[in-house]
Amino acid sequence: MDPRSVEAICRVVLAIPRGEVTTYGAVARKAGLPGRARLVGRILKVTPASIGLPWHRVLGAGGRIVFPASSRAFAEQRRRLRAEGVVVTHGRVVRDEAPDLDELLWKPLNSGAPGRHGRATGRSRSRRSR
DNA sequence: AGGATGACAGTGT
DNA sequence: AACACTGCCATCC
Repeated sequence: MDPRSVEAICRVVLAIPRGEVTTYGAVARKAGLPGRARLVGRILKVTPASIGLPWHRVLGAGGRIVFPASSRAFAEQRRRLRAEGVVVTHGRVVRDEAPDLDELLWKPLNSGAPGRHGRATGRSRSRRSR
């Protein structure tokens, strides 16, 4: 396996801030290896824990924990994430911010009254904690 | 050598 | 939302 890829991927994973998460695909892209999500998973698997990679901050597409819900790894990842304040529900990480397009486009303009314009998605307050 | 298997993802139905 | 299919490619039989 190309050690350059390994290094690139490890660096990206190391750079994930505490309390934040990303996905295999995103890591691959940032490492300059688009389409190599599988490789990311492989690296995380074979890399010794002693290296101290924050592997738990890497999720499957859609913020899903990829391990079987009954597995040890699943429980461990969920535990670590919650320990960092990440909200996990039904094996997924709750998307904290849904920065939709119009919000991104408008925010800089009306800096006086940010957000707050009838965007009631309703989903925000329902915190089913399982 | 060739098929199966993954810590995955994107698209189509 | 759930499945099927395809792309990806390093490893392991």
